[in-house]
Amino acid sequence: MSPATIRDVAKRAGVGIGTVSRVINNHPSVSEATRQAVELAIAELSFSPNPSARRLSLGKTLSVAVVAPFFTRPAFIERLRGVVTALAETPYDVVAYNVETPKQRNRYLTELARRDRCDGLLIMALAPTDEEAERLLAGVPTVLLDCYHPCLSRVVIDDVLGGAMATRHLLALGHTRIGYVSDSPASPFGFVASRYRLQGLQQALYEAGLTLPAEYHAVAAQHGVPEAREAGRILLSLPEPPTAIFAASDTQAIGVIQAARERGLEVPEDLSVIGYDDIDLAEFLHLTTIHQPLFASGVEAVELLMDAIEHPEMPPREIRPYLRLVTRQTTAPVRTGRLAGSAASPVQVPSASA
Amino acid sequence: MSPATIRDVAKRAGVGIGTVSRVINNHPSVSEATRQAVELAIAELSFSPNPSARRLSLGKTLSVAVVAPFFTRPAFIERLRGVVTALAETPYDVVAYNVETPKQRNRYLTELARRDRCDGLLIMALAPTDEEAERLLAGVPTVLLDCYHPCLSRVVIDDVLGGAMATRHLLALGHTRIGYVSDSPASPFGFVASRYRLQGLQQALYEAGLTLPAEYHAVAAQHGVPEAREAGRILLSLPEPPTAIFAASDTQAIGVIQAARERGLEVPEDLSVIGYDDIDLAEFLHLTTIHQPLFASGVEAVELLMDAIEHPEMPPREIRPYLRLVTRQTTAPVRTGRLAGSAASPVQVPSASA
DNA sequence: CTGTTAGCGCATTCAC
DNA sequence: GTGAATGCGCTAACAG
Repeated sequence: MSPATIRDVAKRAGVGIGTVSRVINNHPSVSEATRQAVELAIAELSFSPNPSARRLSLGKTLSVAVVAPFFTRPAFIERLRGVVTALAETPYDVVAYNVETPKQRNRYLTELARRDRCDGLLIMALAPTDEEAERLLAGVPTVLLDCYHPCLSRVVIDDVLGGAMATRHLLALGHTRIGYVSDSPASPFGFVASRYRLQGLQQALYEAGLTLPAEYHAVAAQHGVPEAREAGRILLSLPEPPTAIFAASDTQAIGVIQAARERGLEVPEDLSVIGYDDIDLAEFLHLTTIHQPLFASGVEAVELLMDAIEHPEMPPREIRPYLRLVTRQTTAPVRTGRLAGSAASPVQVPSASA
Repeated sequence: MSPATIRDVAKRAGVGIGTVSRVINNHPSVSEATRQAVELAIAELSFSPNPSARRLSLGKTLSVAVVAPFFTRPAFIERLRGVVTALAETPYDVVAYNVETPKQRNRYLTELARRDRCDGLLIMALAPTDEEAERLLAGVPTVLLDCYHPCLSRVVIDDVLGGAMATRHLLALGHTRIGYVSDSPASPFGFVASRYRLQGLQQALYEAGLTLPAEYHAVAAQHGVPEAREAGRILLSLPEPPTAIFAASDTQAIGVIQAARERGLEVPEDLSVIGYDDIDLAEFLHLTTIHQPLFASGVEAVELLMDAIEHPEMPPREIRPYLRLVTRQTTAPVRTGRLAGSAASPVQVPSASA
């Protein structure tokens, strides 16, 4: 037995379908008496307007598309949580498009750029090309989260600043031999965060009269603990290894710490390590890191999007969430003649089993 | 400029709209010549059928709703990944409904039980009541993932068995004083896994001629590391504390390990700890646990759902993913006069900072 | 093979 | 205030 239609309700309430439509949409010009009659009929038939019909009639999809490589990094999940939570407060359905391959990325970024597919588009961690941005701009209100294009509204942190903040912390601790571990600056999806963080590192180094030797930048084959461990090994087996390592993400910092332990190095006594993101695990592992408001940035992206939907002609806006250095127990003053001053307890990270 | 419609294409190609519809839907009875003409027009206008109109006309929503408390536990995310990946292979959109409050739970479970809302419904970790199940059964093809109702198709592990497996492992190591840490058996969402796991524990104990003393079951106020740590403290401060603790989830096992370290107890030398789920973190922490195929179970749930959509009259089916004991380094033979035999290296979990 | 027509269920004009 | 008519864009059934 299929659901009741607006016509069934009209017949039962003894009114026209126009009237039923009016009470559904809280239109003011309906007498109290008929409104009650209609509402009774609605309740009796447990009627609920057919969303597909509404969408077609309204010319709106009542949904926003969220496209992202959701499951590649813990930080994405936390941002997504903010997005979904904020969207639940709106009348829009959340349609999720997970991208795991470049092909999917390209497909979604072009196919979803139409008003008849969604009322708004939220793109996470996938910077559009100029061509894509143009199509998006002409097609559907769009907000970028954790990525950047000058023509589109976005919520994106200042990764150059973050990289500099991490580096300055290490410099302040007296470190001058600072290494950098990151994934490839040329990822298939166009992730650029690690490149900007590197820029920040170099900038801070420059301000201190230092430079980053080429061999101090180890590129992991891919984002993940084991790959970062390998990169860490390379850095630590240098003739003159760094005394501190900045990892482009917390996940990679963990790999670096494992590499240190393999060589019998204590963190932070023998090696300082700083990460980036402040994922849940970071607190648990007492990892010094750059905190960014993940959940909140998802919420803000939704606010930007609602704005863009309501005022389609507004110029793009940018929100830059604040970054914060979180000093925990994986960084310490560089070891000189005597032992490091602060008595941070040794950090315990399980060594790799493989 | 709004997107082209089927009528625009028809005019441009010099055919009727019926013909255009036929080529769109790969209907066989179209001559090659006209097909090509139509396809040309489609390309020139970059036409794409309006999904809302299609849905209304077809009487299908072309989407499946996924309702779950997505972000409460790491294991859910991994299952979700399987669900989304499998759904990407189908013609259905994925509409996500996150539940964070009982009110949301109730609302979604009733509102989504209609054919005009979705073509299929996937419910994760939220066992429906009998009343809800009935409505679901009458309303829309539904599959349960990680929860149970006899009237609905489901993918659900045998938690009683899993609890027994964990317990038998500890028994085999010679432990007889076995504690249990879990969250409340009466969660607001109706999570029942920890209750079944407890049943399995009791059953295995019974088979060994033992019983679980009431004080050996510590209930955490809520699911999370700190709460489980508190529960662990209670167990370990007993006059005769357990020599092994079974935690209802890996997350909780971590809390227990922290509690042990606080008291200066070595894991596994002084205390064996076993978890449940085998989340990513478990391998990293060398946690002995009960593995369940999280990703695969999401995929299987989707297969069940596609089946249910295609064959609405089929009786409910059940898939029980296999469980597997993963022995790592947090369990060891019970300490007797001499030291434990196996030379597992001590497990290193950071102690709580707070 | 192909053009035309009749809905799909609702919102939104219009007249009344 | 309210009922009836028109159209949203498409699919499917029907004639030709």
